[in-house]
Amino acid sequence: MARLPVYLQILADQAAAGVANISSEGLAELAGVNAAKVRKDLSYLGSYGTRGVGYEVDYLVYQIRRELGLDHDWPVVIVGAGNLGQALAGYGGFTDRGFPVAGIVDIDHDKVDTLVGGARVRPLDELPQIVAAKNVSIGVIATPPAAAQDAADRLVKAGVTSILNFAPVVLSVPVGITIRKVDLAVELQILSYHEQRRASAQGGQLHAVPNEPGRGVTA
Amino acid sequence: MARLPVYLQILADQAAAGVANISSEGLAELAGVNAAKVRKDLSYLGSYGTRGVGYEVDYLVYQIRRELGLDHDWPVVIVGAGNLGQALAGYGGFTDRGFPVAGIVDIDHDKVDTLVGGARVRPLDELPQIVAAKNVSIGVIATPPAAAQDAADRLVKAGVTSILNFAPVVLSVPVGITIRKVDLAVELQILSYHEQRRASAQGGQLHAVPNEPGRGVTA
DNA sequence: CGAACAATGTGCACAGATTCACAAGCTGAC
DNA sequence: GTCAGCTTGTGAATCTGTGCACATTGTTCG
Repeated sequence: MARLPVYLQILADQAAAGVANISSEGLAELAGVNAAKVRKDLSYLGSYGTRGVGYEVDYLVYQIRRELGLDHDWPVVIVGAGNLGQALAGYGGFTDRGFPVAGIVDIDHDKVDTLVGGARVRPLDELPQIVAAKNVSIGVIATPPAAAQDAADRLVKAGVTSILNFAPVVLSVPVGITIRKVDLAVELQILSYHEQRRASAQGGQLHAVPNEPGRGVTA
Repeated sequence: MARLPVYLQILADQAAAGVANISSEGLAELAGVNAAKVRKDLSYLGSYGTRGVGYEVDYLVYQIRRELGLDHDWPVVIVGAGNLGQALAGYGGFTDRGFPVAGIVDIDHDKVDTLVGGARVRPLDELPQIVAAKNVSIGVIATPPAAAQDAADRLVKAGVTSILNFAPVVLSVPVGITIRKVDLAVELQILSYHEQRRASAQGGQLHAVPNEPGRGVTA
């Protein structure tokens, strides 16, 4: 389930805040989802909570980490040292959460040997060596669209089995390779879709409904 | 539907390549989804294709753009000029696709007035003026987790109605505000989950199944 | 003009996810 | 020890989304 990381995030926060136990309802509230859903998700994990009390935060964190494979680090290699690649390499959030940057490569020789976020950019050709040396199984594609498929091919050939793709293209990879795509422009387009609907709804009805003052949690 | 932007992307590529008509099957192939799904999605749009021929690419692009509200630009304001904020501001993909950066603000006065991607960082206090002056309705949060809720509150107060949140926290906003969250670490955790399953599956069964050589499109 | 062909649009059935509601079980107080 | 109060875990109903199959309709060729 794609919600486990969200729970994990919240639980880690709670643990840091000194909370020892949490109920499914409390966790649901914080995650902005239904309480029954939380229980189903956690029961699927096999993790046992205690009836009448709730879940022990530390134990739950341990269980989710284990399930997600976060009991050890997963080095990642970044292909493309442009704006986005540099930001990702420099973004502390990766290393902090168990995904150290094993290396960053670029095809442009002008970028090679420049320093970004503590790592030195290596030439694209060295990708296989980096993957082999650091035992990398996750690759990140931060190249322009036109170069993304080639980057994917090279990553797969080098032995990477999971790819996070930031380029706005649909990649074709052998079966057995896991791909996730994050397209920033698509996210904005979805927002603009909502804005559009908002605008036409207001234009359509004469008596526009003002935003209610209530607060809701939106994940 | 969240698939429209993907179709749009592909259709724009096809249009640029000189393709005039496309069938639901062709589009489905390129998007890595089912053909019936494509037809359902497009029929929901009200867009009419021609039976026996397919869809006219240009017209479809126009229709989807219209539906998504992409017939005009949507200026965005970025809160947080750290690693990620700077990359986003400098990332050409935003402006190119109709989301020009109206401004970027940061609470840190040392960052104010520095140049990132052609824009000058403004102090956080000027957020309301920027939003009002450029008629911004979309905000992007690229702050550290602890500052994200404050950023959201300020954006809403300034009049922004849609927020793209890169901080790994669940934000609480008034109903009527649209939020989308992109958590890079969560994406990696989902990949590590698959890696974990892969590893335990291989360890579990003595005769590991090698990756099939076939190719599949994975979105 | 008519018939064969091609591709859309949609009714229907199915699968998966979500939510409700409740029985089962733990805790703590008297 | 028993009882009241919570909270989990899960069966059942529901809803959403997906995919198949086919009738419908436009095109093209003879």
